[in-house]
Amino acid sequence: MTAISTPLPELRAALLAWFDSAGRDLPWRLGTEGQRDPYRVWVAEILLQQTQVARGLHYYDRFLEAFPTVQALAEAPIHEVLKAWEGCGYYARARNLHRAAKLIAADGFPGNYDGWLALPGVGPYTAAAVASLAHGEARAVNDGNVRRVLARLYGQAQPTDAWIGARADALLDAARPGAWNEAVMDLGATVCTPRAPRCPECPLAAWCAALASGTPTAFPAPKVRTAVRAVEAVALLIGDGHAAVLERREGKLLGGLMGLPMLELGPDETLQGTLEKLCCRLGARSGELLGQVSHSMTHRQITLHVYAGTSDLPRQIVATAALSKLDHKALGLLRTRQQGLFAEPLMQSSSV
DNA sequence: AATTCGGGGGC
DNA sequence: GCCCCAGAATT
Repeated sequence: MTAISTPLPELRAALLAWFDSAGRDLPWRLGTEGQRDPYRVWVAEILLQQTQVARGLHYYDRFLEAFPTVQALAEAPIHEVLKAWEGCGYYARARNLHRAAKLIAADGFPGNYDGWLALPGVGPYTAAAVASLAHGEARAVNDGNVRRVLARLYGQAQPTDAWIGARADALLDAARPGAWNEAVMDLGATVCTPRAPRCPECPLAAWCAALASGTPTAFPAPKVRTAVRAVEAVALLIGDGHAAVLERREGKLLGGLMGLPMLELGPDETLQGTLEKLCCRLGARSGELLGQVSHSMTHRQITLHVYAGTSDLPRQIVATAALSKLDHKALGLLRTRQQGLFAEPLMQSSSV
């Protein structure tokens, strides 16, 4: 399919006029257009990766209060950075943000797209966003909003990343690159939404091939997603809601966070066998089953069997540790028991 | 080019 | 229950 004849100057003017009157007022949009504070823009862009704005707002204020400057962030211990990020997900973002802050504290802020791209945690999207918003560089962003807006504008159901990138580059208003990027993303977030787009309010409606087709939500086609794996694991709760034995998680999954000692069931392994392996590793003894919690994490559905345990291992204060939602659910199991909410406290899961 | 990495919003 | 979210790193 082809786009409806699009005179670029008119289309750009229409979207920018809409943005100037209807654009969102967001806390990282302080300062002069094209000359925003790089620290504030950078933190926001990392925080908003795969995270909706409404959710990011809460974390943004907390994070900037805890780390007002890049120097403060660079000097903070990693566990404090992760604590500020707790519950936000994709924790590699926080680890990379901290690593990059140390580089910036030593060498200063990058001044252009290539410089930003070289930092850990900064990819093509974030580099283009910061370069355009903080340095006024003419770089088009390519995120989920841009993808949807352009797929619809041009009636392309299966746009590749390169195809979107080329269209975004061609459309970019080089006179106001920062405003243009924000305008496309605002349009995607508030008007050209995935499920129920508000086409009558859209400043680009006259040029939109998807609207003309009669089924705008058919563009772009849904992405194929990898299957969700069902996973079973056991955990030991040694202590109470105030202080408990916690381990630092290594590896990619929840890496850097603290959590209850936990072990996933291998293929053909039993609950009891896995529990014994876990106790053996810790030098701990297992007690009664406190219950199960279920937790879904996009690509896996976890059922965690939580046992009380005893050992001489040192306990840590729960409230000051950065924990995943899964661990908070496991600890919540203990609270519901103490409050006597369940006569037979075996299940806490919402769905099972 | 595919997978992996959290957690929740909105329908 | 499904699709998505101001993506990046790894394989």
